Parts: sequence; C-alpha cells; structure tokens
Amino acid sequence: MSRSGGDTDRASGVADGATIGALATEFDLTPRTIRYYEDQGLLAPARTGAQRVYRPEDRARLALICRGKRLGFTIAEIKDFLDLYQAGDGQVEQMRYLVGRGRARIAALELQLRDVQETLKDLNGMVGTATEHLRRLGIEEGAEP
Amino acid sequence: MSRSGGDTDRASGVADGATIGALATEFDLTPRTIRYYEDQGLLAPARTGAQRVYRPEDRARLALICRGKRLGFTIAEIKDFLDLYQAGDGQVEQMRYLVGRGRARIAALELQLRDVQETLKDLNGMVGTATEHLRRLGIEEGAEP
DNA sequence: CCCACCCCTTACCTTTACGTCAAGGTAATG
DNA sequence: CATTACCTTGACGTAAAGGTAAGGGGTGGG
Repeated sequence: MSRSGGDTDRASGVADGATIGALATEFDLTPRTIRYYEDQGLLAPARTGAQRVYRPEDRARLALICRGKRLGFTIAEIKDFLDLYQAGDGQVEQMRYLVGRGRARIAALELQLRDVQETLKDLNGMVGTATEHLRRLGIEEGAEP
Repeated sequence: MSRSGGDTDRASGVADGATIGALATEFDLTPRTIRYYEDQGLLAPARTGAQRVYRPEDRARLALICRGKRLGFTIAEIKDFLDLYQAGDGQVEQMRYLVGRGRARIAALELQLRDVQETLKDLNGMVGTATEHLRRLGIEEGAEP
C-alpha cells in the first residue's frame, strides 16, 4: 500500500527488468549460477550502476541455456549454440560455419533422440514386468521414494 | 599361422572373454575409463589371475553404460539403473523401490525427449533460414569444420 | 637374453560447474 | 540512524569423470 510507482517489491525499482534474485527464483537457479553464466559469456545483462538488470531477451537466453543444460550440453557448447541464434550480422563465412555446427548438433540430437526412445522402451518394459511380478505376488502398489 | 588354439592375438589366451584393451577399442573408450567404471561398481569382470576377462554379459552392461552416458546420466545414476536390470532376487520391498525409481527416470526421460524434439525443431528452423539466406546470396555450400 | 607390448595398481592432476564464505555497497523501512 | 534484505566482486572449495605418470609383471619373438 502507498508505493510510488513500482509493484513487486524492493529492488524492482530497476526501471523495468528483473533482478538476479527474481530471475534465479523464476528459473530455479541460484544467483551464483546466473553470474557464472555471465562469466562464461552466455549472458550480458544491462546494469543500473553495478546492479544487473535482466530484460526479456536475457530471460529468453536463460531459458535456452536451461534447456541446453537439461540436454547435457556443456556451458561452452551452449555458448556456441546461443551464438547461432544471434548470427544475423551478415558475415557469410562465419554463417556457413555456424550452419555446419548446427547440422552437426542436429545429428547428435537425433542420435540422442533415438537413445532416449530406446531407453524409454527398455525402462517401460522393465517396470511393466516388475509391476506385474509384484501384482502376481498379491502386493498392492504404494510408491515410496 | 601355426598357432595352437587362439585366434585374435596375444593376450587373448584368456580362454574366452575379451581383454580390457579389446573392449576399450570396441567401445571407443580407454582402458582407464573401463577400470574406472569397475571402481565405481558398474562392472565386475572375471579374472584370470590379475587380468580382467570380459564376457558377453560385461559387454552388454558396458553398452548400457555408454548409452546412459550419452543420455547425460551420472555414473552413480547409471549404477542404480544397472541394478534395475539384475533385480530378480525376489526382494519385494527393494523391487517396489526400484519400480519407483524406474518410473521417475521415465518421467525425466520423457521431459528430455520433449526438450530434444523442441531443440531439433528450433535448430532445423535456424539452419533452414540460414541456408536459404546463404542461397539467396548466391553462395554454394561447402562444409568446413 | 632382451625388447616390445600388453596388462596391473596406486596416486596425483585436471576440467567443469557450480557452492560457499568473505567483505562490502545500497535502498527502503522502523 | 540502524536494520534488513538484496545486490556486488573475489577467492577458495568440491564432486564427477576421467587423464597421466610411476612402478611392476608376464609373454612371445628376434
């Protein structure tokens, strides 16, 4: 009640973008992790004085970073990957190079896709068998971690 | 020519199974890596004296290990995973636990599957755009690493 | 016999991706 | 003005997954 113009909380007085803490919460990371990504050149947020200000574009990049991580890419690989996205400068040679990298990555991902599907099949089979096995022993299901 | 009973080479005199070097070559790993997996309890090959002897079962396990690695699992996770495969002892409680773990892993993999598919879509789009862009500039394709 | 080649173990080194203090700045609030 | 809560940089710690070196054994071939 009775706040000048902001809305979310303290530290959101940074004009428009989010703070590192907010972003961390949003993406379920720690601020440390986000700063680390910046160190590695994956992010380059604006600043208000010393304080980082994350705008929508940064949030988009971070989302891509997280996906990359879930897919098992290294930070360095994700950096390359991100560079693909912003390649629109017109540097033809570099672009051809990036297209090549993109194709290679696609091939790797397609392999991974098959791996995942195969593993899922195996696991489903195993769990099915085991569950049935248990059922035959007349035991009810009760999932415990 | 003129060998008693073996066939492949020296050190294959280990009756039937493969040596660590052969296995390493076969799976494109180093012997060090295979020994490391053994250290971590993922493999337990037979021995002829001090020398490890890898039988087909070990090869199968190693194949699963490699797939797990390609999927981004940690060694410890792969160990749990492998334990799923040989769970047939009848320990019901343990089996229920393992079924739970298996289900969790399936959920994680399904998420990963969607991630991979989404990323593939994005990448294909990007490469397509970039390629077309290049084509418009009248440049032929020549993939250089 | 000695060399080459493969095997063994032990032990320390490296890289990646953060976690964990430490020490200090800044802005709203009581 | 002091507190509180968030932010900053910097430096050190650590777990995972091996690499690499050191030291030793066995076997077969010239």
